[in-house]
Amino acid sequence: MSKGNPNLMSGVPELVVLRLLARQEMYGYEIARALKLGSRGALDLGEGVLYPALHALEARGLLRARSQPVDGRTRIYYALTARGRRRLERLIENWRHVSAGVELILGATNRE
Amino acid sequence: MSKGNPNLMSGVPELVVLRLLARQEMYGYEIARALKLGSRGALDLGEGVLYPALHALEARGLLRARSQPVDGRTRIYYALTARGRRRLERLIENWRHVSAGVELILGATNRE
DNA sequence: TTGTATACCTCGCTTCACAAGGTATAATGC
DNA sequence: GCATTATACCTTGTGAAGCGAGGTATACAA
Repeated sequence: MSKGNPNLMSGVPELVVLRLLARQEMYGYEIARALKLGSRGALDLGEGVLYPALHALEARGLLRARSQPVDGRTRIYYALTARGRRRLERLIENWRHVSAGVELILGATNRE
Repeated sequence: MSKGNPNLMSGVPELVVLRLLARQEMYGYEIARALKLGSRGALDLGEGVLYPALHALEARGLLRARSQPVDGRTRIYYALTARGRRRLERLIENWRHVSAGVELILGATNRE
């Protein structure tokens, strides 16, 4: 009920998508490729994750969409809004916090 | 459908719980505290996450449970099985892989 | 006797992430 | 001319997480 409590680690797709779009405007298909390449294959968002995520992000006012036909196909370019930029900062903070926590537990006082 | 395809980043609770239990046998309540302290507050699993997770892990044969009354209260101690140990290794690998991927995207070629 | 710490538990909700499938065009290969 | 691959978008259905809220019970302190 609008408690907005994010899922500890969830939201990685959102985080990385926003991060890419903070660099430059991109369209969906391009984002998918950039994500896979840029993460050396570690992050491979299927379209069933990516497109719904983009729509949700736009509906929440974190992205602005701009439709543009190219070579007969339609591309939808997305760009960060100011709110999106703030959201990204918070997500990055949260990522650092949690992943540092995980590293602490993983590294904890033993060796095998 | 038993595709067993894990959720990219999900399974952090499972990862850290198994990691703690790789060090030593612990009971639920203790795990919750150790997790919070050991991660400097970053990881704070509610009991609604922790206990069901422990039961699931036990049902999957990754943990062995041992019930022991202490001071009139009942503690249930959990320990890693061999399968649990193997599972932990895989989860750690996966964590390293994905979190490195996220870092690549976060760090990517720009500055603002 | 009221509260706090210990110690376990379950139910129900929501949000995710995902696979699978669908539409359509352009370019490439045979 | 025909099939396949790449580009580019989309939705539906499912399952599993993770989480809050709430519930039981004992011990100890105020």
